[in-house]
Amino acid sequence: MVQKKNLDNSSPGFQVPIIPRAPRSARTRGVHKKATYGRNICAIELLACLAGKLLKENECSASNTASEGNYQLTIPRNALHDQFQGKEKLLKSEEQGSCEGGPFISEQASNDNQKKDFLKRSPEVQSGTLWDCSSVYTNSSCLEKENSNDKSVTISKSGIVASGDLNSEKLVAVKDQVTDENCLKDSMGDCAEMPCFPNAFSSRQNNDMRLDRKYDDENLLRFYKSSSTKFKPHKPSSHIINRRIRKLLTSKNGKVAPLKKDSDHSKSDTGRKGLNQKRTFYSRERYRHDFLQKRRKLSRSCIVTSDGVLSSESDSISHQFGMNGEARVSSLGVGGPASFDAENPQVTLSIKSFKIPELFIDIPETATVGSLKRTIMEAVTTILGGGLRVGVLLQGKKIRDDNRTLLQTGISCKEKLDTLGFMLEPNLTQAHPSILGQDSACTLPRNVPGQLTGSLDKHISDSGVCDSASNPANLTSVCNNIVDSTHELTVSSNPDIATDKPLSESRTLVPVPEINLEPLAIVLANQKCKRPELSQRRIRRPFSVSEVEALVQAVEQLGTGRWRDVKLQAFENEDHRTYVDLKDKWKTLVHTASISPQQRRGEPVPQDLLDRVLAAHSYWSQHQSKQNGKANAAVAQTPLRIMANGVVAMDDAKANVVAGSPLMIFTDCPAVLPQARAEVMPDC
DNA sequence: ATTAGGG
DNA sequence: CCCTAAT
Repeated sequence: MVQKKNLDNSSPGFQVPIIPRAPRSARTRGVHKKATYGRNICAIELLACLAGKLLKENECSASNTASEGNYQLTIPRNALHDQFQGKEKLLKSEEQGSCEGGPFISEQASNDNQKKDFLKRSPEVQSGTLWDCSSVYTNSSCLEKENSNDKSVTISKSGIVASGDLNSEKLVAVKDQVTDENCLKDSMGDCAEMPCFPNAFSSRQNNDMRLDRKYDDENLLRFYKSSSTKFKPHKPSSHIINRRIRKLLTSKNGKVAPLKKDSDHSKSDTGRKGLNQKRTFYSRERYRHDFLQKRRKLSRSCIVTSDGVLSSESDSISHQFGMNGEARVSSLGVGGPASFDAENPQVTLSIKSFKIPELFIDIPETATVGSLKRTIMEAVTTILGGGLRVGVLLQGKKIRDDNRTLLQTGISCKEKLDTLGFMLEPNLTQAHPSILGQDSACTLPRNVPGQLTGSLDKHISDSGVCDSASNPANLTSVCNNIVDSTHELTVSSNPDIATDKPLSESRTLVPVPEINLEPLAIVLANQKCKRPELSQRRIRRPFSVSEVEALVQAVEQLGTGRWRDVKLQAFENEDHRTYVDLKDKWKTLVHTASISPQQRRGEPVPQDLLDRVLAAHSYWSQHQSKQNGKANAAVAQTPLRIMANGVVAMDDAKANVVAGSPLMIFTDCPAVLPQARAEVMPDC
C-alpha cells in the first residue's frame, strides 16, 4: 500500500506501481484526489496565452511575421518517463507539417479557393473547427458575406455561428470603420495573409503556441513567452487587456479571485452524479425564428464546453478528434525529437493548435460587428474564465485523470500510448462564477463579465467601431443543468443601445440594467456534450478472446456463483477486472451466445467459446436449481467437464464432490464442442 | 466484502 | 459498466 500512497501524490510523474494483488475492493469509490499537474497555473497561463492570441488577432494586423509569441511546454522528462515508460519516442518532433493529415482548418489556408470552400462547408466546420482565437474582424467578413444572402450569419471559420438579421447597412457602415477593410471583403482571398484567418496555426506563420513547462516546487508549470516580437499589442486599448493578461500571469495559482470562489461546485464534481460542467445560459427574450430553431436544436444536442484536444500526434487520434477540438503536440527536445539527455531530463512539447469545437452566436438584427466582437470576447472570456485544465484521453475518450483511472488505462504499456491523448478544456471546477450555475438556474452577476468587457468596449471604440450592444452588463443568463448534457450559453446584450448611441455609452464599464434589451445570444456548442468527462465511470475495456477463454474456463470449473474465486483463479493479476466485471462479462457472454452471430458486436468471440459458455451456463443453472431444491446437498464444485474429444460432460449424479475439487467425472449431458481441452481433463 | 440483478 | 439490495 505504500505504493498506493505514491499514487495519491499529485506529482505529474506518478509511478505506475507494481500492484501486488487485486485489491479486495478494486471498485472502491470515493473522492479521488485529482491529478492536478499544476492545473491552476496551467489554466491561467493558457488562458493568458489564448487571450493574448485573441487580442493579437483582433488587431487584425496584416503583419504576418513568423516570429509570433513562442511558448513552450517543457515537461520534466521524469514525468513523462514514468508514465510512458520510455516511450517518449512517440513524442516525435512535429515541427513541420504538424497539421498534415488532420482535418484541421489550419490546413485550409493554403489558397484562397480552399478558404472559400471551407466557408461553404460551414455546417460541418462549425462542429469541428480549430479554435484559433480568430478575430472578430475575420468573422465580419463572413458576416457581410452571409448577410447579403439570407441575413443569417454564419461564422464558420472559427466554429462560430451567428444568426440573426443583420442590418446590411450597418455592416457596410462598420466596414468603413474597421481598421483593416480587407477583413470585410467578401472574398476571402484578400485575407489570405491575414493573421486573423483561422489558419492562425499554419506552420507557415509559425506562430505555434508553445508552453514551456518547468518543474518547480511551487509551480509545476511555468509559462513564459520564450520569444515574442509581435505579442505586444500596438493599440492602447489592447494594453488594458494585456495588463489583465499579465495580471493573470502573475497571479499565483490562478488567483483570479472573482473567478473561483465557487468551491462548492468543484466539490460536487467529485461526485459522479454531481458533476455539472454543463451549463446553460439563455436569454429571456426571443430570437428570430430562423435561428430560434437552430438554437433550439443546438441546445438539445449539446452546447458549450469548448474543449481543445491535446493529443499525441498519432494520426489515428487526429482523425478521431477531428471534429472535436484538438491541439497537436510535438516534441521539441533539444537533443532531437525523441532523444533525451540524461542530464537534461526534459521532454519539450509544443501545442500546435488549440480549438474550441463550436461557438454559436445568435445576434439581433441591430447587432454590429462591434457587438459581435464583444460578444465573442465575452463568450470566450466566460468560458476560459475558469481557466483550462488538461484532460486525458484514451482511445478518444475522456478519462478521469486521477491516478486510479490512469493506472487502469494501462497507459504505461507501450501499446496504449498510441491511443493516449490530452486535451485542453475549460476548467469547470474552477469556472468563472458567472457560468457556474446551480442545478436549476442562476443569474449572472452583471458586473462580473463587465471587467474585461469594459476594456473591450474601449478597445472597440478606439478602433472606430461603434459598438451598439456594448453593455456587458446585460449579460444575464440562466444556467440549467439539462439532463441531456446540454451546454448552452446565451449572453444577452443590449442591441437597442446599438449603433446610434454615443460611444461614451459604449465605453461604460458599469453594468447597465437590461431594459428593452433584445438578447444577443451566444451558444457555445460542444457536439460531444455527452461526455461524462469527469465521470468516474471506468474506461471501457472489452474482454479479449483470451480473457474470455480464461473466464469460461474458470466458470466451467467454479460455477457462476463464485465470482471471487473466478477472479482469483483467472484474473488475479488483472486488476482492472473485478469479480463484478467477470460476472457481468459472463452475463453478456451468455447473452451473446444466445443470439445470432449477426447480432453480435465487438470483437467476435470464437463460437467454440460461446458454446462452452452456453454449456456451462446451462449446467450451472440447472445445478443451482437443484441445489436450491436439495437444501443441504453437497455442493458440486466442478461438475462440468470437457473431454478431450470435445464433449462437455455434466453429470449431476456424480457432481457430489468435495467442495474445492477442481475436476470431476461426468458422463451425461454431453455437449459437442469444436475443440477439446484435454489439458483440463487429467483423468479420462 | 461478495453476490445477484437490474439499469 | 454502474448501482444497489441483500447477504
